[in-house]
Amino acid sequence: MNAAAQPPSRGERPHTGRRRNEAAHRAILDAAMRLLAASEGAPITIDAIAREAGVGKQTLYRWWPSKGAVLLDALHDRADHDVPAPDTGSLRDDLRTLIAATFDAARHTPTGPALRTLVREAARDPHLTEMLRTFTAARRAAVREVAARGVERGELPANTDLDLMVDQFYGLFWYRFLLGHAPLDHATADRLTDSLLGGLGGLGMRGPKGAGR
Amino acid sequence: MNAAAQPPSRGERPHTGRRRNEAAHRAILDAAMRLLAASEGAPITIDAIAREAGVGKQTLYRWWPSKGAVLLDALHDRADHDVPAPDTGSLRDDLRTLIAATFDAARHTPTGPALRTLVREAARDPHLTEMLRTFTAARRAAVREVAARGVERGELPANTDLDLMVDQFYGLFWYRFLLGHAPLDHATADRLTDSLLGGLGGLGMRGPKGAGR
DNA sequence: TCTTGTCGAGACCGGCAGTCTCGTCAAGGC
DNA sequence: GCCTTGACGAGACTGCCGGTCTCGACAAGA
Repeated sequence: MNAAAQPPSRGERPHTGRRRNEAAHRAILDAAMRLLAASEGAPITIDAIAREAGVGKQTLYRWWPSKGAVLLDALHDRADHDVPAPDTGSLRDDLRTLIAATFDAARHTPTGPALRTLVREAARDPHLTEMLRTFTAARRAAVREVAARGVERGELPANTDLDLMVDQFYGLFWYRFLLGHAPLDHATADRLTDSLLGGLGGLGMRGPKGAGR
Repeated sequence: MNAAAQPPSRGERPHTGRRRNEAAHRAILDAAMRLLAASEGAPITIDAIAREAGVGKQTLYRWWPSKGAVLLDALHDRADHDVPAPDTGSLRDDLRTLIAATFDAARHTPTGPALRTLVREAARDPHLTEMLRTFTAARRAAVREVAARGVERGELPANTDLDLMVDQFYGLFWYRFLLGHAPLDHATADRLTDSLLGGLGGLGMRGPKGAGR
């Protein structure tokens, strides 16, 4: 993001003049994250971020090209990078862990509401749309990797449609996450895992082991 | 939508004065739909609708409360109300038909791009958000109805999580529809049906009967 | 012909993203 | 210790857009 860290960056002349105020930088990111997480649906204004950070608007535009860039940077900054890809040797365990962790992060961390707000902002900001697209692509790739290991181990047949599997997970997640009409709890994570792996026969047709969920 | 069709609507006094211009009404809806379907991602302005329809802005606001209402009305107007709920007696057939019809409508009718634009608009319009919420709820209920009939006929166990099943379908649909990173073709519809019903064992583990898809 | 209410046109307001300017202040060079 | 450089906070300003208000013209009934 901060491509302008060395403004002209031309040649060898050492930097002169007042240095960048790191405190202001942090204050902006923190303020943006605070507003992202707190604003329940309401849009976020540049002036609000600047005011919340105790900073002039120009300082903000000196280091970021647009509002969307600030918001995305704030999210990435605090983005715990939760939900790493587990590798226990069991696809079922890996997948269940991954799904449950994703659900938990959405429900119990400030990243959840922030991401919801960011998606709304992205609807009007082509720049942000593109960044969100690569973000989701990276997440899909990570899950696909886990599933591909399952195929290598023979836990899934070689002709499995991994892309469909991944999209069924993230599709359900985003659908419920954004609409909020149905829960994203552990019971759902378990049932979804079973459905995707299909080992016990899909959404119904489960033995007593999975029936109590 | 047109709650103001009889402006004051108070008492018995018959309508006097110039009557509503139906041609203008149609021109507005048509213009809105045209713009909705054509604007690839770009937002739609009220002035653009009025200009496209050859109409004053005030005429527009006389009959609709907001921009979102016009857009939604335009979509509902042309909304073929495609994708009715089939009832052939076979859950697998019904579901596959439903899913394929939904995919087709998104790909091959002007409703597709229009809906995409509408979702983007809804991100900034609470009114429209709410309307879209009830819209999706109705669609979910229709699919759930089809699945419930399958349970009654014993094609699915009684403890099946119908809500999860429905959301897996619409989740995948919206996810791919809005991101556009993967196809929504008939092959996908078939595989998704098999996965949801799980009769052949989920995404992989299918016998030769379903393997050719 | 008079009243009523719609019509197209366009001025206007308020909010917001992004730019520009200004006086101030810190870091380094001399 | 002074001077240049560039970041800083503050806020005026522009342009765009959703929505409102006003105006003269016009149509339908009384």
